[in-house]
This record gives sequence, structure tokens and C-alpha cells, in this order.
Amino acid sequence: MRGETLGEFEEIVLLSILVLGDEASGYTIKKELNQNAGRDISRGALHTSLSRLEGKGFVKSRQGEASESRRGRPKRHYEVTNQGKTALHEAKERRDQLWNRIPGVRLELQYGW
Amino acid sequence: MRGETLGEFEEIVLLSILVLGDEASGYTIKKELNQNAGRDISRGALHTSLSRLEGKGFVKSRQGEASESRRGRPKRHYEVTNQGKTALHEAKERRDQLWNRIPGVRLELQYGW
DNA sequence: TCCTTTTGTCTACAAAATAGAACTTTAATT
DNA sequence: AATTAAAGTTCTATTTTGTAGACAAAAGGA
Repeated sequence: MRGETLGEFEEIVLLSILVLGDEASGYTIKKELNQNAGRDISRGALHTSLSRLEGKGFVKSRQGEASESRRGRPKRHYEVTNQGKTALHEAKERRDQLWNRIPGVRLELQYGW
Repeated sequence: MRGETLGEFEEIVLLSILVLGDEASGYTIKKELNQNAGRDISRGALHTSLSRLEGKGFVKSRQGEASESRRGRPKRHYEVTNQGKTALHEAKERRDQLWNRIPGVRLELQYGW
């Protein structure tokens, strides 16, 4: 493949991280995907995707501070890089262009398909 | 995977077919992808994707009439099914929802990233 | 009938999506 | 100190998607 392109799942992971802002960690991303993107994937699956995104430079992560007075390993925080944001915009742009060029799209939407 | 989801490439193939309307055949789809979606794939790659889409019920095809008094194998015409259109809408809808929930998205777009 | 053009099919492999078990860390509890 | 809970990561393995390139087929023209 090209390795430049954002996969379908990678894209919604990126969007979810942006939605979450500072709150983005493995746990919250998974929850977000589940609740608002209708996607129930395993932790393993999510981390595989996250690693790939990090490898592509679309995401960066840092170890969160320990002890917010709760148990467990400190959260790792994820953030979308500018490169990632650009990739998102491009993907969106390309598709929106196509949508706009579909003949009679408004009409069809109006009456439902 | 789930087999319900549209792949990244599959999605723009579907959109391209809709843009082309009656004109959608292997050749024109490939040209469309190249010119308006910045994607230069081989014929084989395109047809693989088309077959999969057909298998999922998102596309149907029919053999074009022979003899438009031109050489070569007759074109095959492609069409997006209602199921395909629905899948496209859902994919778009999901992403648009996410975009709308990104905090400060308008501001950031305004100033560029 | 053989060549050329145009387009579709087959084979094969790479990348992305995904699950699930095993393992690590850290901190609160007992 | 030992146990347990809460995150989180890693590894192995499989299915789906993305992609190229060689090959086969159909039709008109030489």
C-alpha cells in the first residue's frame, strides 16, 4: 500500500482523540469509540492502531503523571500531531469534493434513498 | 473484521461511481480516481475492490452492449446499490458527528494548523 | 486468421483491522 | 508484605482491504 493514507479506522481514532482533547488516553479513546462511533474494539486492537499512527507521525504520546489519587498504572496521553491533523483534513477534503460533485445529491437526500 | 464497514479506498470508489453516474465503467472510474481523488491505482487493484464491493452488495454491474463501434472487450457498467448509498451516508454521518464535536474546530480551521 | 486495442480476471503479496491472552506497573487495601 | 484492582502494553495470530502485474478474453481491423 502507500503508507501515506489513513485507514478507515485510523481516521476515526484520530478524530476521537481530537474530540477528547486533553482527556485522550487508551481507556477514554476506547470508550469514545464505543459510545460515539459505534465501534467496540478490543484494547489490543486499539493499541495496534495507535502504534501505527504513532509510527506514521500522526500521533504522539506521553506518559501521564502518576497518582491522580487513583489506582493503576499511570495513563498514557495521546495527542494528534499537526501532520495528523493535516492528513485528516485532506481525507475529509477529498471526500467532500466528491460528495459535492454527485449529480442530484441534494434531491436524493431530500427524498431519502 | 466486521465486513460491514467500508474500507477507505472502497469508499472513494463508491463515491466516484456516483459522481460518474451512467458513465461509470472500469476505465472512467480509474480516470476519475486518478484525476479527482489523486489516486493512481492499477486496473487489477480497481477491479479487486469493485468485486469486493459487489460481494458486499454495495455495487452491482452489468455487461455493456457490445459494439459502440469501437474495439476491445465490451465495457462493464457499475452502479451503486441503495445499500451502498446507505453505507456511504452512515460513514459520512459518523465522521461529521465527530468533526462537529472537536472543541475549537472552527477557530483552528480559521487560523490554519 | 492474426494482430491490436480495450478491458476484465487471476494470483500473489503487503498493509490495516481486529481479538485475546499474557504480562507490567502502580497504588490502594488488608 | 502480600494481595488485588486499575490501567496499560505486548505478542501472536487471523481476516479484510489495498495494490500490482501477468494473463485471458472480446471485438474490430488488417
